[in-house]
Amino acid sequence: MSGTVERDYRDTLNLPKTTFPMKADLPKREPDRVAWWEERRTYERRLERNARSSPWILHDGPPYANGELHMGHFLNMVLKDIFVKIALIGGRWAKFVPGWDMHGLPIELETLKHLKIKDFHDVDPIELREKCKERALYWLDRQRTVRMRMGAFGDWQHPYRTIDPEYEATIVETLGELASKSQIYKGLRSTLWCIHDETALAEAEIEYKPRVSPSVYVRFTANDAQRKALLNVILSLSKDPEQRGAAAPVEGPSKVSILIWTTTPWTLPANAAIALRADAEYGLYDVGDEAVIVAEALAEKALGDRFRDAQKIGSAKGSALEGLAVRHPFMDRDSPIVLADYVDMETGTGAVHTAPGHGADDFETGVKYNLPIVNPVDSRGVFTADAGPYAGLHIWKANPKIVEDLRASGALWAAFDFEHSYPHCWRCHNPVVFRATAQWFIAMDQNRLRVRTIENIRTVQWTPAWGQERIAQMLETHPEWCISRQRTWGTPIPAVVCTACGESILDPEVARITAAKFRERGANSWWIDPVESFLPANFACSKCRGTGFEKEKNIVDIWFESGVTHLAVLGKNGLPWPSDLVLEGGDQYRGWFRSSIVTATAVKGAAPYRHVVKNGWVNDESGRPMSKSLGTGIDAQDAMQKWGADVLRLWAASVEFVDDVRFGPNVIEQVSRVYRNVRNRLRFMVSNLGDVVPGALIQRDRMEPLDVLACEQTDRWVGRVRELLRAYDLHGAYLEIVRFEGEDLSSFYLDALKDRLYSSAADAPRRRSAQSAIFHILWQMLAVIAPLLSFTAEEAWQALPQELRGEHDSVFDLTPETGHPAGEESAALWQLLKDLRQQVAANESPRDFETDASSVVVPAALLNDVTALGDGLREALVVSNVERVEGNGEERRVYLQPAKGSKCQRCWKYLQLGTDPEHPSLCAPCAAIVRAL
RNA sequence: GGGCCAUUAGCUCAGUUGGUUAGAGCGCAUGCUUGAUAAGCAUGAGGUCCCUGGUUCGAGACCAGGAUGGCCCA
Repeated sequence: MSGTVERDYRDTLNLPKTTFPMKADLPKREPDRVAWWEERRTYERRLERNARSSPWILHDGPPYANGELHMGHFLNMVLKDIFVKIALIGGRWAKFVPGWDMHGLPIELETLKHLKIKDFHDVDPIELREKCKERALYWLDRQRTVRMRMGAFGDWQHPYRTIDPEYEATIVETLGELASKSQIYKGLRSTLWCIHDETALAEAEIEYKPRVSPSVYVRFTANDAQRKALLNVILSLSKDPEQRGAAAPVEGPSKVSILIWTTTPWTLPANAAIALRADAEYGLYDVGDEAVIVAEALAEKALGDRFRDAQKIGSAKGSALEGLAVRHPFMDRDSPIVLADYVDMETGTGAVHTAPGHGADDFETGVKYNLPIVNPVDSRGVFTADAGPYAGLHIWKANPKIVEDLRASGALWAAFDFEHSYPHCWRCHNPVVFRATAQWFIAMDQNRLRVRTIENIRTVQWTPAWGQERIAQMLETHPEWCISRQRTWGTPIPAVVCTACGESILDPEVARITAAKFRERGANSWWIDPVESFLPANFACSKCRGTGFEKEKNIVDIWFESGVTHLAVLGKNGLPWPSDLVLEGGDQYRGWFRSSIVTATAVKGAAPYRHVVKNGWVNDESGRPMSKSLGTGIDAQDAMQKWGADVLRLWAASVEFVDDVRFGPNVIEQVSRVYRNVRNRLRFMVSNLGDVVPGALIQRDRMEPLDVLACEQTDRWVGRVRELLRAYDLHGAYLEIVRFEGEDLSSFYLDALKDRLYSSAADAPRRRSAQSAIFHILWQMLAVIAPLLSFTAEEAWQALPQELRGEHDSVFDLTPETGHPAGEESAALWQLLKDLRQQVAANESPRDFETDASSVVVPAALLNDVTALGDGLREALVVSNVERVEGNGEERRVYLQPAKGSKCQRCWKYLQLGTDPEHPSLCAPCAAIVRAL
């Protein structure tokens, strides 16, 4: 070639060309796309198109309209959106109605703080409610903007809101319906109570935190008669079981006490009994000047320093002591000995101070033994006159005082500080107490509600599977559901009180009238309108026939409000009941998953959802929970501003969302790289379709064999991914997507296609075949990834020529095609080609066509298929020549010819050059193409 | 204190019913390419499968106990 002038043939090639930028610039571009989808009503139009197919409904568990959305919200909300879009793009009528939980204490507290009001009793309830509403609407609007920014589709202009008159009416109607089924009652119960917020709380509103409490061992000393009775049992039993009940022994200690242990000295004024364990052994220990009774298993721990010198002089089972009594250390009454199976032998003395007014277990015991339910603490935590010497004191201030008094009177055995986990109000974070008060409850065991709910759990599919056990446990082992709250920002419980006899009545008819009024005027009417306007004609007290009533001032627990979303939203406006899917964080087993299925079972007798999927917690990069107070929380809006929604959406798929997941800059940096890979591969496909018009597309049956093969693998892959997604295995789908576009497309098929795409004549059938295959693959791939990478998929689709997009205005107008998925043979051939290509690339230069002589082996079984590929084999191996040598036996060798020719300056293959004197540095085909230009 | 979950390469994760030398992607190192170029291709290094016992011819997988982290409950 010496002497010939090198000519640059670059501009005679069909090199990729596109407006689709390599750099994503997501934070900048995504907001415009959100607006674009809104303007074009992309979601609504696809819904309309799908209207004739069956609905698929993901029912939104309402986030609380208070505060900014964090990455935990982001994960949950994006997952919801992904599954909605999968159904939508799969042709289902996947209407998503977002909702918000807008009543409740957190908003009320925030509003009071905002208004600088210390005591909510000082403000007019209607005024406070108006301010709360403003606050809740502000947060709804803010959160809605962020949810839309995530790229999520939904009926954003018509969300359901628990403050809507219609919704409030549903709540009250449901209460009425439950009342008509005797499923609600008012009762005196020991309830978790927040003395700071002055309201009862449900279990779901409690968080456990460490707290230091005074740990005290207190003597409950027997009087003379009591002492004799105790000694009679303990000493005679220990000497001779036969002689139980014989005459009192002459000898014995002069002072006998039962030691109790408590970490809440302030509950001592309410003590009504001492509980022992029936089957535990209790010893009488002589410590010199007195004797004390404690469980033998705990004696060493409980007696402390004095255990060494103590002498056990008798013992008895707890059951033998039932019915005996000792004196209360400072109240003028006895404390009888009772039995309870919750008495444990791990801590304390085995003798449990029992105050029925201040504990759930204690309350049960109180009812069982008919003990007085003493509740000497008011709603603010101040002792009432019933507390004797402590009346007027706040319980936390009373604690040290009671300890001092016990010490002074000699009743105190020991006292020290004790750190333990203690229930706190989840909103104000103050420690809570148990108080026996009259509250409204859902009767879980009335009409077998608990059992029926558990039965309904089995009709639901749970992901992960153990979720079923989890929620069943939640229902089995938990007490009645307290649904009344003594606050202002909520939906009233439409109960009335008879002024004559004080009876509280929750009447179904009153509820119906109230619901109608709420529907028309909202729940404020409960505070405004006279009681008569809520009563049916001739309404009389069911107990005393009185006709004078007052409205009760309780509102309903927000868990009850959100527990009826399925009644307020589903079964109307074309939405079926039950929903196909609900998807929330694992904390909702005790929350919304539970409240929903309880109300659904009570009202409809069935589960409100078909499938429950739980998502994990979002922790930081070291696996610690993100927390606002520690400053490790990350705001969803900030994260999108920084990394873009699509990268974060890809993150949601890159982690196993069912488990707890990690999030942070390093994790995102890694996902970003995967994102760039995906983006570039889409870009490559788009950039090679710039000159294609629909008429130039080639049907599959007329494509090159290699292209047919690629289309078949793609269709098979689409089927695989959709199967994974049907099982909500998003992470599995992610791995499959990344694997396919890397292993099958980028490093194999697309790489092999470059020669044909670049160096053929622009309109050569072989090139059009490649482009047609790419268009098919791109279509399928976009239809698969649009639910996940919504912004990027749309961007890629819009970068295609308008004629190619045709009527499919948006990527969300696509549907993955069933196509003609590869059968086993096709898949085997494809795999063989990939293997051969890898061998060639590994042994020879990884690029170009300059292969030296070597050979690869084709199994005889596939030889015909390989033959049928024609030039496709050479293309797949990215070499200049192949020569098939029919050998013998099971395996046939395909020899790769030595690069005999020279490098063609246009197509870079090693071929015979110079057949065209005008283009001496070109091979014959290239020369012909250049001539024709 | 109880229940449940997790623990495999620096990171995110695969590892069917126990069965060769434990895999992928990203990152890292090296090479190729400069016609996907802030891209593409190839090669390589990198592991006490949380620990300790047990069952078994054989354990990352099964059993028991423990550790660490998480969620829920008391």
